Amino acid sequence: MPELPEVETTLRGLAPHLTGQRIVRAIVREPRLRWPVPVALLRQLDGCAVRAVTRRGKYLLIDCTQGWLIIHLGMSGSLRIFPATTVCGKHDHFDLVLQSGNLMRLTDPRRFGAVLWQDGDPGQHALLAHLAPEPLSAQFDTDWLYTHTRGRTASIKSVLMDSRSVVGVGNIYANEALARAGIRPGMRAGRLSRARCASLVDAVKATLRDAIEAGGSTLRDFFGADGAPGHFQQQYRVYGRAGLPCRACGTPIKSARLGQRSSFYCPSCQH
DNA sequence: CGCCAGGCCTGCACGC
DNA sequence: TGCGTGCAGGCCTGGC
Repeated sequence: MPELPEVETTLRGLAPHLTGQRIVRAIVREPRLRWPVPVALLRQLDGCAVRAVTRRGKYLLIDCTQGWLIIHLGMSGSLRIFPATTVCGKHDHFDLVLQSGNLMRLTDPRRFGAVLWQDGDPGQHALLAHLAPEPLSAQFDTDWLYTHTRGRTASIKSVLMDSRSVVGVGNIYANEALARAGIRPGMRAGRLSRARCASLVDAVKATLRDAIEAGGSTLRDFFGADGAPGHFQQQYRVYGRAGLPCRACGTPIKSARLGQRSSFYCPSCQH
């Protein structure tokens, strides 16, 4: 589910409820997520104040004064705010009970998500230390992508989805950004001209901005922190549209497997 | 029943 | 020898 726009939507929904709040208690019901939840370490959350909520790639970072809570939503995770009395369901693995009378709840059927703890700078965590620039930052620009792709024989789509190239771009938004830039997913990254790198950088930024604006994509189980679904899926150019007409030229959208992932493109608009 | 799904880490075989 | 690369497997549940 969650790529950068969904994580950003979650962040924006959570921040007003968390910032400045005191944590009454952290409850771990199921520690078996992508990595074991460090239950003992999380006890120090009790009584902590949340100073800020930020994001790095698809990781949500909660500054809890004593340290940082790092949360990843995996494929099927979502974080929502509920009244503290809300009954919990089968896949509700983690709660932060807040002094406001609310709680922040992690629900994740597939359990590919993660709840981690980091003393000090979360950027030093092994999972975050080698991440590429943020796609919406000035560091992700034509120079970066052009330099980064020289000599690469891998497909541009797999490069876009590699967090050492740029963070936050998963299968949906890689397909969508390539469609927007008129580039085929299977194009060898090293063969992209500087001009095409420039348009791809623009396309990645524009796609992510539009998706954030739409509250992300809700295919099945993504909901923002307030429970509202996203609606960016209504604007998809290619993702999940195999056989349907290209919105620009009417040619049927093609699908192909690339690096174990479904890829979609317009054979007429993308080269 | 088998296959598919928005993530991402690890490890392997291959070719240059 | 070493690297980049693609691929398989693993972690899971649920929907079609």
